[in-house]
Amino acid sequence: MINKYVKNASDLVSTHEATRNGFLEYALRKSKESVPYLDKAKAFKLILEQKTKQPKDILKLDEVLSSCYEAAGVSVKANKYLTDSDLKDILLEFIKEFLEPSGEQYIEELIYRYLLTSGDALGGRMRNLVGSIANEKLTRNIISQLQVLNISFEYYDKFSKTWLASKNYTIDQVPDIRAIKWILKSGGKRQLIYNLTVPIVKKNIDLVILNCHSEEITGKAFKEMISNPSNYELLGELKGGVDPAGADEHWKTANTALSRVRDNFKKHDIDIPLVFIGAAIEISMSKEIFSQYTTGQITNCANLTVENQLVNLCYWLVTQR
Amino acid sequence: MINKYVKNASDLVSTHEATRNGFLEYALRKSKESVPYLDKAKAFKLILEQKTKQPKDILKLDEVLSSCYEAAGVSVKANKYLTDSDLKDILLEFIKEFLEPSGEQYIEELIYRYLLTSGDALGGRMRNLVGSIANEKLTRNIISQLQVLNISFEYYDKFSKTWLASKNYTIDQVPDIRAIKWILKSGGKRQLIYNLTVPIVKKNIDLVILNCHSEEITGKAFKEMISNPSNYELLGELKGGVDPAGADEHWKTANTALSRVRDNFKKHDIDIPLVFIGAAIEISMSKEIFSQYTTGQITNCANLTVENQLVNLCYWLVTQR
DNA sequence: TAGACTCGAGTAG
DNA sequence: ACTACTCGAGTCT
Repeated sequence: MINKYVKNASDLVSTHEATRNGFLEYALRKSKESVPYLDKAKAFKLILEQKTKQPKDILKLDEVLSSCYEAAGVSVKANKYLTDSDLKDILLEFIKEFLEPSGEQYIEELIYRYLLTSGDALGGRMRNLVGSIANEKLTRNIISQLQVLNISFEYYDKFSKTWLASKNYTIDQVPDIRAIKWILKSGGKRQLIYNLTVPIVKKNIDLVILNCHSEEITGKAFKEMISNPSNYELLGELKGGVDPAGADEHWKTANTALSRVRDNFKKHDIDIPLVFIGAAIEISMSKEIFSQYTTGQITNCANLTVENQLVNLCYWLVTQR
Repeated sequence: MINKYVKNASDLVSTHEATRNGFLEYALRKSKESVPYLDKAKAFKLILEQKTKQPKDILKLDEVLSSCYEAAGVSVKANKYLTDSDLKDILLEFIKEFLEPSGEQYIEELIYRYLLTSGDALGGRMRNLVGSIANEKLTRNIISQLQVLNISFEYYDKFSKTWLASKNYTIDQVPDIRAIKWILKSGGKRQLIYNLTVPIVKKNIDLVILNCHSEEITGKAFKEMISNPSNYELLGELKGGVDPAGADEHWKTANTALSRVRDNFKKHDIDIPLVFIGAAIEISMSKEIFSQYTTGQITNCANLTVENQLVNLCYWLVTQR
């Protein structure tokens, strides 16, 4: 019972207010993220107006053919699995079924359908963004702890692929931080890495803390380091989504992910400490999480939207042992 | 090793061809499902043209206010968590940030943004549809088995909420079938129900087979019947999605769901038979599934896109014991 | 009716 | 290249 703000299962449950805040922030952000999608649609429309006089003219527009596929309902993901011949057939069917019946309005029909597909794409992008924002929230809290405890640290910038000293840190760099390393008062080394593929489980783990440092976080030497289970201090799952309807769904996923880590480290006779941090926690799953916490299957847990729990967990992450 | 077409983990893996077929069917269906979303957008546009002269006029349009919220990026789901005041603020911000800067084009901007949100909604609808279609595929295969084996059955129509005799069955009723009941040659009763909330686990299970019949599948008597763990013959998870990228994600979910069933029946000293049926099975997860199959943690499994495996599993579902 | 189901739109290691 | 991560858009019980 390490986290003193998690005394009961119900402490973990997200409040309605937290959920509301999440959806509110989401809506505002989505409006902003829409802009490039709209710009693309408008540019696409202009090309269609200039270069086509009738639906079947789009078949000749090589430059915007992939946009036409999107209009026909093919996502970028689906596109990969279809052959050129499949795509051509879809497009022919699309022209015949939906564009030609629209008569003069075929460009409007095409653009409207393009926007439908774009909306789904935007939704996908937003989901990734929510995940990144959760990472960033955790990063800010961890760095705050390091600063408060006056522990100097280095952070790894994912673009320059270099470690920077804590004195260079500013809050606008948070999105680019892939890893953080520091040294405990006791002399122990710590290195936190996000979204690392852990060879022991052959899966990506949201949050990994190693008990050793490395200059690179790619390459052969690093690969060797992370292949040794005794170099791991802790692993964790972080779920930043706020939707209550997704809460149990994603906890089930996290639960299997954590089980895989536990089982695979156990093969090396290691009881690896695990944590779960989630923003959407409902009553029923809170009981399962708390039960795992009580029995030690997970070592710590927190609701990402409960300040005290998060701060306490970060303090512990930074200082443990 | 009940399913004679599942001899190795690799037998479970989905082929590229199956994935392609899935995405192809998906794209064609999506084009058709788009129509009502486009119609709504066009109707919305007409109202805006008739009743507004400038962006802030939309605030007075009570009839289409919820459509305006959607245009501002608020999904129906998000809407539920926001207060009227939140929504009003979002709309004001939306007008100021995105509609007013568009000048004369504010209606186009509004409709384009409405379509983006609609596209995400359509995506959600499509995901549900894929799930239903998988259910229907299973239903058709089960009924075919019953017919081939000359076992008379009754099927429960979810709208009329009544049981109909097998002689009334036609293939176009498949989408409305919630349950099927039949009697084994040995005299044993069987009743299959989809998406049943099982009191023993307090969760919905995709596929449930009981060893007893009931007149209703709601109400007190039925509730009592399904509260008795010894009335269960088998439970299963069915995953109809074809996307390889979602395969492991959804298997992790299914795995926790199956574990919950197993653990909760175990509390009543029952080793309940479990099955997993999935359309998107990748190599790594196929090994986990096959391993569970070998050790008896699951009793049967099949790839929904592999005809032999599915038929064999349905034969077994229909005739077991 | 609150709760938990459907699955793929993106992304990145 | 390949695998598996992000999470909420719907739906139904």
